[in-house]
Amino acid sequence: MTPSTALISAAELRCAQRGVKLTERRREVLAALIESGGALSAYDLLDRCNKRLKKSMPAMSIYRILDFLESHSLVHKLNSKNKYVACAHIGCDHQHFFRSQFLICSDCPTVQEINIDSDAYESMRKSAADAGFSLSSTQLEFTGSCQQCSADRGQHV
Amino acid sequence: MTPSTALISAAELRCAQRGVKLTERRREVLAALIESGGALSAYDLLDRCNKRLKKSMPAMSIYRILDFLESHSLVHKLNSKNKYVACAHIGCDHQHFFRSQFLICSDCPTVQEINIDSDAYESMRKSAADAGFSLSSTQLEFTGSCQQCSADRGQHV
DNA sequence: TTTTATTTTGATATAATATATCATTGCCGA
DNA sequence: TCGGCAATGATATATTATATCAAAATAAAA
Repeated sequence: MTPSTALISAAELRCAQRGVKLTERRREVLAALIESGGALSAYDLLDRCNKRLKKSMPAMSIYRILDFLESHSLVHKLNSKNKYVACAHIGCDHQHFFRSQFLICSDCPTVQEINIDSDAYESMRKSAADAGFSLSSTQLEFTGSCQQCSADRGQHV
Repeated sequence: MTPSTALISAAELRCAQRGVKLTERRREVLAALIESGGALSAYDLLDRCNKRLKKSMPAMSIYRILDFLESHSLVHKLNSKNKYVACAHIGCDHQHFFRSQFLICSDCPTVQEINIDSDAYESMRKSAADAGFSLSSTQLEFTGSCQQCSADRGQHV
């Protein structure tokens, strides 16, 4: 039993609730991404899947499957890196209620997904509204330095 | 005198202050981007430049020049669209003091750059810090619907 | 159960975005 | 004017992503 099994079950459930299918291919891709523990490019993910499996799949499939997984909030795309991460809330039942704030380390592959402070979001929504915009996006990306890398850098100074 | 002249002068000044050169090519690229009035892909921008000019330049140059312009905050890259926009504050003297929040319309080419509310930024910085991250990025991208498109959509309902 | 749709996947081609590398040009100071 | 450095040109190629049509699998209808 791989570490991703419980999450895959949760994903399965979520799909069932939404009336869509988590097919074998989709499950494989999601599992590979979860088990990688971080953000991967589409082609990296493809390689990993094709190594784990007997029957390899074409690049097109990864993109289709990532689209599917994204549309059901099982995966998120990090636009600033053109990489994909498993949603940190697959196992949660709270309906992905909060908006995501991704903390992307510029010095290592670490990516953390936290919830946006709702007051902060509200005030950004409001400034957008003042400019005539109604927001639909739910995802913010920040780059910076993770704890480990900050510490490392501190030592070298 | 094109509409971009004043902004180009400001950019010139900024570069001089920083001890770097706004060469002719760089000026041409920046002017073309400003005059487009919106966000362009690197290759779109290349085409526009090459049409305006006698001597055309290779794709590589655009990327190099965009890197330069970005590094001096004259241009920003919209990661969620892989497009580039002229900074809205080229003409300002306030040192690009605030952090940018880009409002990107998903239905038309409109992009607006506003300042992030500093309290909102501070609270996001704080939640990042709680997770061990120190932020370095200064740019947020939101997608949504601009005033015009919201209105248009309202009518069709 | 056979047939008919519909969804998913495969296969292939190609577009769009971006970087690597080496050669050439032009500029500026010694 | 020469030597060095920064900028650009030229070319190749890597990376990311989409378009399209065919085949297979799954579900729905008859």
